[in-house]
Amino acid sequence: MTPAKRSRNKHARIRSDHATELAEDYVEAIAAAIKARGKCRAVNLVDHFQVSHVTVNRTIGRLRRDGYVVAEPYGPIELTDAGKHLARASRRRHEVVYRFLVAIGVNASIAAADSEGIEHHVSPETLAAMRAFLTA
Amino acid sequence: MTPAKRSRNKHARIRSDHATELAEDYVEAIAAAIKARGKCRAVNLVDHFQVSHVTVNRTIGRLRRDGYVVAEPYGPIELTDAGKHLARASRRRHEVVYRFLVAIGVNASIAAADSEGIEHHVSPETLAAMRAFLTA
DNA sequence: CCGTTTGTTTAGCCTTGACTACAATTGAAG
DNA sequence: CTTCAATTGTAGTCAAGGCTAAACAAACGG
Repeated sequence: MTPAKRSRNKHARIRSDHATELAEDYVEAIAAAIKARGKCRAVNLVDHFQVSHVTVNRTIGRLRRDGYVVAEPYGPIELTDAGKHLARASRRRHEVVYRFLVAIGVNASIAAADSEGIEHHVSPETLAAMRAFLTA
Repeated sequence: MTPAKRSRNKHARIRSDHATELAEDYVEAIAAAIKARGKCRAVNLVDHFQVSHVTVNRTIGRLRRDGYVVAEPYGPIELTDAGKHLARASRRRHEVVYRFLVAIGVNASIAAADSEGIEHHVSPETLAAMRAFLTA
């Protein structure tokens, strides 16, 4: 089958992938900041994502609304159990994609950049194929 | 922040990838419809992307504004030279990603779905690595 | 040639994710 | 203990990409 031939829900899946990918990137970055510095402040995310502090603030608000983070006003940002779970899953998938790209000969810094975008669109089946390739 | 500085940051690159990926998907689909039926009507894109006809109409308006398509009111949708060029580049990249996923053992229908999301985040370097893998 | 069906456009609304400008809070230095 | 710089929060704006409802155009079947 050619890529041009599409199933019914394919594009709908991509749209829903987009809706969750920012959340995944954020919880992953929050978990990394907590691991590195003991806690995560909004300013760390401003540096990481290179967006304004207002954008970070509003995004954190959505994550709080959706049950991924807990944060008191002017306080540090913490992850709920759901947030920790999502962060862990996202980080693992991210690492597989990164190591896979390196394994097929992509330069490390390019692999780091591409894996950021690719990881959110990799199905469990494709991730399994990448894992199999790495362990072969 | 300057656009030049932005483009050096990987998250900024992902955001700009998102801005162009709908355009790429649309011109690719328009080119496919023209090849298959001789012309492309809005209703073909409604079927293809599974969105409302209004969304298609507004997206086509953006593509027209950005110089990718030409369309008379109530007439068929045609591609400009820029649109044809983008469609061709997008289709080629899409095919490489699709065939690459199949080559590493991903089921054809899953590869078709995943390649839709992945293709927009694959840098020229990573695409070259996929091509090299396919010809090896 | 008239009406119905099919296809397209317009009007208006929503959420996300971005921004600037300004207000408020915190914490650290003096 | 007060002031000041850094940080965080609030108000208001914008474009993209979704939606429904309803008007408008074109193409047929009778």
